[in-house]
Formats: sequence, C-alpha cells, structure tokens
Amino acid sequence: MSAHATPHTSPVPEFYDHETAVAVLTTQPLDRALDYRAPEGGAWLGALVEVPLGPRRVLGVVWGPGESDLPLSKLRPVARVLDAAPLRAELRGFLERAADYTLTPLPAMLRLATRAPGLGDGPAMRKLLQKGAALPERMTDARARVLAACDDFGGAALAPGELAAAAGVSSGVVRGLVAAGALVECDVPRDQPLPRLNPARPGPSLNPEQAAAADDLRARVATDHFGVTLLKGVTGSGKTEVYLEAVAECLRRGRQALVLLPEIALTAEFLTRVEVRFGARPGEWHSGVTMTERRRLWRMAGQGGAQLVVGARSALFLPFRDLGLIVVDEEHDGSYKQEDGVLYNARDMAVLRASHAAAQVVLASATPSLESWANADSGKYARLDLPARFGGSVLPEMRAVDLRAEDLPSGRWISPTLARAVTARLTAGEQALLFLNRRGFAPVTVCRACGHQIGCDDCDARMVEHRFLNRLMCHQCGATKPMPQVCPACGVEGKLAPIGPGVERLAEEAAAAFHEARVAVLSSDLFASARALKAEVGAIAAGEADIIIGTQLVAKGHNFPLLTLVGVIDADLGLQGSDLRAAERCFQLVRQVAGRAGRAGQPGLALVQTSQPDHPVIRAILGGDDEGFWRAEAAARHAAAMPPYGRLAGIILSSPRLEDAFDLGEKLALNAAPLNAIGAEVWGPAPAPVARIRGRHRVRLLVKAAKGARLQSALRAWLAPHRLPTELRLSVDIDPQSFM
DNA sequence: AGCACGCCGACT
DNA sequence: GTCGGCGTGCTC
Repeated sequence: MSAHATPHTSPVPEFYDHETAVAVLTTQPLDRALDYRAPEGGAWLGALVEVPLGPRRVLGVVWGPGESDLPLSKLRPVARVLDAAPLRAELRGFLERAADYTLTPLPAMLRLATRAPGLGDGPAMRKLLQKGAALPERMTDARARVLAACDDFGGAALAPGELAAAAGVSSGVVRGLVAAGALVECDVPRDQPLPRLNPARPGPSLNPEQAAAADDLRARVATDHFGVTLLKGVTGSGKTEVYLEAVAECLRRGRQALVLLPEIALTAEFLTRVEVRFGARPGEWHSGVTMTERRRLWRMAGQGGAQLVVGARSALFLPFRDLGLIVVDEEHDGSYKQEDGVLYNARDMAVLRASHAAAQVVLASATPSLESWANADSGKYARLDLPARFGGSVLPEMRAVDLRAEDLPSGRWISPTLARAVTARLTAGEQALLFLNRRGFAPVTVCRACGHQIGCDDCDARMVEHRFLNRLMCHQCGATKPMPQVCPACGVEGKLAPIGPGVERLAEEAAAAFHEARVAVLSSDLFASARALKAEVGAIAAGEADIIIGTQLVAKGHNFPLLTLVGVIDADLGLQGSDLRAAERCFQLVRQVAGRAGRAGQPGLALVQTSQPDHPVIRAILGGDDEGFWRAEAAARHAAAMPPYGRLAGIILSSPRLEDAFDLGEKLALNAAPLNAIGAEVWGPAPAPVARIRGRHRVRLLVKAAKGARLQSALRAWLAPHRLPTELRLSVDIDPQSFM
C-alpha cells in the first residue's frame, strides 16, 4: 500500500494556494495519489476535484500536499473544484483505516464514499415561482385559482408544473401570470434540505425495562464520545422504540444519526415509524432510491440538511457533517457482510466509523452474533437487555418434531404432527407459517436412469428447479435454462425427477393437504419489486391468507398479528456442513422465525422438525436458553482458537484456468515466512466456498492467527512480492463469513 | 480502469 | 512490408 494509505502523522495544511502541489486521490485503481497543481483560487483539503488523467478527466479528492519530486511546472493542473463540501478529516481517516483493515486499495474505498450521481454537476439552481407584488390587469377564474393555490402552500415557492397541477390549470395560465408580474421567478438550490425531524415530540409510552434502556442510551449519546452498546431484546420486545429515543437525543444535540437495516424490504415500515415518532420522514439510502434523491441525500448529509438517514450498508460511507449515532439493526444478519468487490462487514465498519466520528453505536438484535456477544461479555461493549415481550404477548412454546418417529413418505415434508397443528389453527381462524430456507421447487434435479444431477454450466452449483418460471436456475450466478426433457448425460427421456424440498414444492404439498386453506408463498424471487412484496405482506397481515410459506425473508421483522403457529420444516439444514457459523446461524434463524408466532396477545406455538432433537443447538433453541447457547458456542470457538478468539483471513485466487489458481496458491502457501513470523497458519489451497463463478475457478487459502497478531501487515508483507499475471485475480477477505 | 506501446504471427 | 492479436506498464 502506498505512503498515502497510512494516516498522515504530522498535521497537513487545510488549504492549498494556487500553484502549490497537491496530492489527489482518484477513484481509479491506481496504487497511490498523484500530484497536481492546485487550481486558481486554491483548494481545501478534502475538496472534490476533477483532474486530468491521461486522456480522461476523473473524479478525485485533495488528500494532502504534493509529494513527488517533479517540479511544479511538470504537474498538470486540477481541472476544477466541484461544488460540494470537502470530505472531512473524519471520513478521510475512516476510509484510510477501513482500507488498511480490509486490505482494500484506498481508491476502491474512496469510490464507496463518492458513489453519488451528479457530483460533477454545477450548483444547479432551480427556477421556482412565488406570488409577486403586482396583480394581473385582467383577473380570470383560472388565474384566481393559481393565486389561491399559492396561498394554500403558505407562500412557499413552487415549480411551475406543480403549481399548474395544484390549481388545475394549464401551464399557459401560469406563464401568463409570470409575464404579468403576478408571479415572480426565484432561484433556489436544486437539492433542498430534508424535512425537519422534531425530536421534541413526545415519544411512545415505554415499559419500565424499555425506559431504563432508553435512559441509558440517551446518557451515552449525551457524552459525545465513542462507545458501543449491544441492545439485546427478543422479537417484539420493543428495541426499535428504545433506540429511536437514542436517535431523538442525538438529534436534540444537533448531530446526525444513521440507522442501518439489513434488508431494503424493511425500510418502508421503518420510515413510517420514524414519521410517527418525529413528524417527518428521514433520508433513505439504498440501491432502490432514485438518482435525484441519492444526489440530494449525499449533499444534505454533508451539509447537515439530513438529520437521520435510514439505509443499507453503503450508507456508512456518506459524508456526514457530524455523525453522532449509528444503529445497526439486526446486527447478526449475514447480509451486512459485503461478499463481492470491496469485502467488508458493515457492522465492524460502523464501529470503526463511529470511533472516528466520536459517535455512539447501538448493535440491536434478538440473537446477537457471537462476536458482539463476546465483546459485551468481555466488557468491551456495554450491554442492555430487554427481556419482556412488549404488548403483553409471550414467547411461543417451542417443541421438536422428531422426524425419525414420524410417518413421512418420501417427497413429503409436512409431518403428521405438524399437519394436525396446522389444521387446529385453521379451524380457529388463525394463520400458520411454514418456514423453509430454500427457494424454488426442488434443490436438485436428478436422472433416475443414470443418477446425473443437472448442474450449472458456469458454476459448480447444482441447478434449482423453479416450476413457477418453468426453468432451472443457478442460485450462485443467476443463470437459467429451460427444464430439459431428456437427461443431458444419458439421453433417456422422462426420467428427470425433483429431489428435496423448496418453498414452491412445499406450497404444492400444503395446498393438497389443506384443500380449503388459502396458501401464500413469500419468497424474494417471486416478487418483481420491493413494493409488490410489501403489498403482499400487508395483505397477508390483514388476514388474506391462512398458510404462509416462506424463506429467510419472513424471518426479518415483518409483523403478522394473526400468526400463531410456526413450523420449521427442516431445522437440520443449518446444522450440517463444516461451516464455522452453522450452529450460530441455525440458532438465530429458528429463534427469529419462532419469534413471529403469537405477537398480538395469543400464545404462539413453534414446531421444529428435526432428525437430531438432541443436538445442542436444537436443545438450546427449544429450551429458550440463549446464554447457554452462546456460552457453549464461545467455549467451542475458544478451544479451537477460532473467531472471535482467533483471527481468520481468506485469500481468494480466481482464474479461468483452475491449475493457475492452484499453482499460485501452492506457491503462496510454501513461501509464507511473514505469516510464520507472527505464528499464523496457512491452510489450503482448496476450492473456495463458491468454487466457480461466471466461468472463473476460485481457490482459497485460509490464514489463521492468534487474536492479538498483526495479521494485516503480515499479509501485506506476504503478498507484496507476488506479481500476478493479468488473468489471475487475488482478493483478501478479512474475517470471512462463509465457509461452505 | 483505460489507453498506449511493443513484440510476434498471418495476410496483401 | 503492414495489420492486428493482447501482454505489460503508465497515468502527476
């Protein structure tokens, strides 16, 4: 990594006069900043600029004083300074540390922070209309309506189109009034501040545990210092109300707050809750937001015109003016780990950013990650528990259904015990949820003549039948192909058979078993948009279905008041494999799904179908013994010196030719002196968790080091001497999540 | 990332 | 003799 990647140790000037040399970091994949001549009028440290690079002009940020030996006359000048607030030292320092930690080139990190459209655009004023001093000489009915509409909006300036629409007249009437001087044009900035949130509005009434937790969080926010709190509360315990009080305190102090959610589908409901609490909607940042809104929010984050931002993990890189609080909701959720491109865990990066911004972090979850649990256990993080269920309902009763003792024909997945429970709920007019974490109709399609399993042409994954689409799909790369009539291996016709359950197949079985019931399937791939999904969720919550079939999606925060039974179809799915986090994930998932049942007063029942009812994870889930589960899991990880009691890094090598990736992997494994020096072990090379993606073979090395080891610098020293052929790509995955 | 440079095989 | 394949290296 270049000299610029390490934090500047001595204070650097804040402003660079015309004709001095400045180092500009671009978002191009260069390994260092390049020097330029400061523009006329000078430039501030952190200023967003456009610089010439070869034949192109690219976006960059003034990162410090120039440091090349080239004379000033040889340097090309900065083309222009963009009309945007300079990136603050807080954000620049965070990006440098994050790049350092994840072994990501700093330009790639900077790209995450400048990923807003129209950054290069000018100040962009818009022409709006307001009532002028004059009245038109000739007053007509239409003209009067326009002027009345102006008054309706309290004299606020309006776009010509909006005004015409509000008054129900054509644009010609509005133009006529402008010509007559009855309306005047005024210039306003294109990007307006977001509506003000009012933290002084009274909050909801909280139960004693919530009130105590809210007091604690408010006090921590009021310190204006860095700190992390694990907020643990079972589903329905009212975590959101509690951390919104921390947000309120942050806003009262004039600082900004950020709430990260793991899933875009959850933002709509959350925005409404914020509106109820603070009287206006916060800024929204995720891939579904329009370009115009993104530009506005990016700028307003920097100017302080966005008090609260709700978003996906990429919102962590917004240029906040004064960030005082970051909430990571459902902090255990696997989707906080970015798995391609820049590899980072948003939960960890939130803590890093907060430490730079002197902000508080709240990690909220019913089933925290073992990492966060251990940090709270060791006293590094504060911990608040919300034990009681909010609104009077109680935790569901949880029971195992021992599949070994059930009479279940092959190709069927709903055991007689579960079926009886479903029938009882249907009779009572209540809802049942059948949970299966497998999309599609069947995970495997096998030829009964030769045993061939249909796989993806580009990946090593098996293809999943989607009867809904009448196609086979690869869940790794998304490739699809039509369902073949003959076996591609032996050519025999009509012998291809689905093996194993998917939600679509489960829905078929449920429809056949419960004729009169209305069955709804909630699977992310069945909905074209987040809006369509939300509409369906709303309809189901209102009682328009009796049996809900769902994948992972349903486990994330949706509220179904009529739901009183949850059936977990295959709890063993999360237990198999050599995955480090298999037990943890299974625990979290089943716990959260079971938490859906019986929220609105009626007691819920959760039936967990398993062939291993004595497995420690299943027993901990059924016994409701959270702490017991974490202690056992922590002890096992501790004994194996695995995270969080040891450190792991993955080295992914990818190439169109498998041998090339393996050869380099072996070369790296044999020349690991810098790793040996810190006592780290190297495993592999072995096929990566996803062994082939889009035609590229992937091989992985795993590096395991002690908790206190200086892993990153050892990795840098180890990898630096190796020059890669163009075909081969290497990426480092610090704290890998996926092991399958 | 782009884009130039440059070094080999296949053609007018 | 020259067109074009893409491996290597540079961009202040």
